[in-house]
Amino acid sequence: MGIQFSQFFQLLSDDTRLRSLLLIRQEGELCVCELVDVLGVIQPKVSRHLAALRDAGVVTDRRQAQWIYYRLHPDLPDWAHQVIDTMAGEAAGREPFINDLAVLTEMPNRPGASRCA
Amino acid sequence: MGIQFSQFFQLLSDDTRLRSLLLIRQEGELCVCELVDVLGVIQPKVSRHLAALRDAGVVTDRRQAQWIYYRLHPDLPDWAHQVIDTMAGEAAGREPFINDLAVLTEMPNRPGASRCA
DNA sequence: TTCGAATATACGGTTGACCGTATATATGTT
DNA sequence: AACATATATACGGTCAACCGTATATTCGAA
Repeated sequence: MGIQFSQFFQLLSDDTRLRSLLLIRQEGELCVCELVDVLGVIQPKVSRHLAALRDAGVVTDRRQAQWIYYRLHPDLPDWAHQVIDTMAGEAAGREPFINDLAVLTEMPNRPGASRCA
Repeated sequence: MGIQFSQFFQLLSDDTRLRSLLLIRQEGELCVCELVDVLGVIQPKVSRHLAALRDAGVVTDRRQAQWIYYRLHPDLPDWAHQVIDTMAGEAAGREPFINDLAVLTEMPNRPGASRCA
């Protein structure tokens, strides 16, 4: 039966989740420590928000060694994907997305698999 | 500076506002009493939710006699419009939208101007 | 097997969103 | 003017979302 409109939009209504989703979409896959670094928020906060997205079926995770990588859920409904794409198109020219991406690119000690999504 | 992503999605995260927006988009313009009838919720609740949408710049209102009509704000940013359109496309085949529209069409005593948007 | 790093979760507290009731305001009607 | 209708807002209460801190879990390395 899939995710409901209201639940999906509720998830998008938080900046931490919103920025995480846009970055995950851009990169294909990101681990928690990368998001902690880029967003500048504490780890439990990132984990909690990612768990909310996972529980709703918006993202999935996979473990690779000690890291857990999150990506958009392959079965995410088309309309939800379209909404995220629309946002991404608009966010591309805007803060905080521009800076988030810059910080990610310059991040040292970045776990290696993240570019092979 | 326009509405922010998170604020816009927060507004979409409530079913009363969501159904109202889809109906307003479909009809061009609706007054409070029509939404009260269709959604089956009390009038102060509808008014409060419409006020939230108006304060955020998502809709505008105009008075006509004793009725106040709400429509999508003409300056609503493209991306926001796209999100609403995406939803409308998906909602067209779904409850509660299908039934809402049926109830509206069959509503007696409907203020006359509503079809001349 | 001990340790450190990455991640998840449990806990308690605070705030904001939403609700229904009651009332105020504005308009049209008599 | 008095009244009815449509709408908006103020008020007080409830609950869910979010937060930071502390702790549990899982894995790799020594």
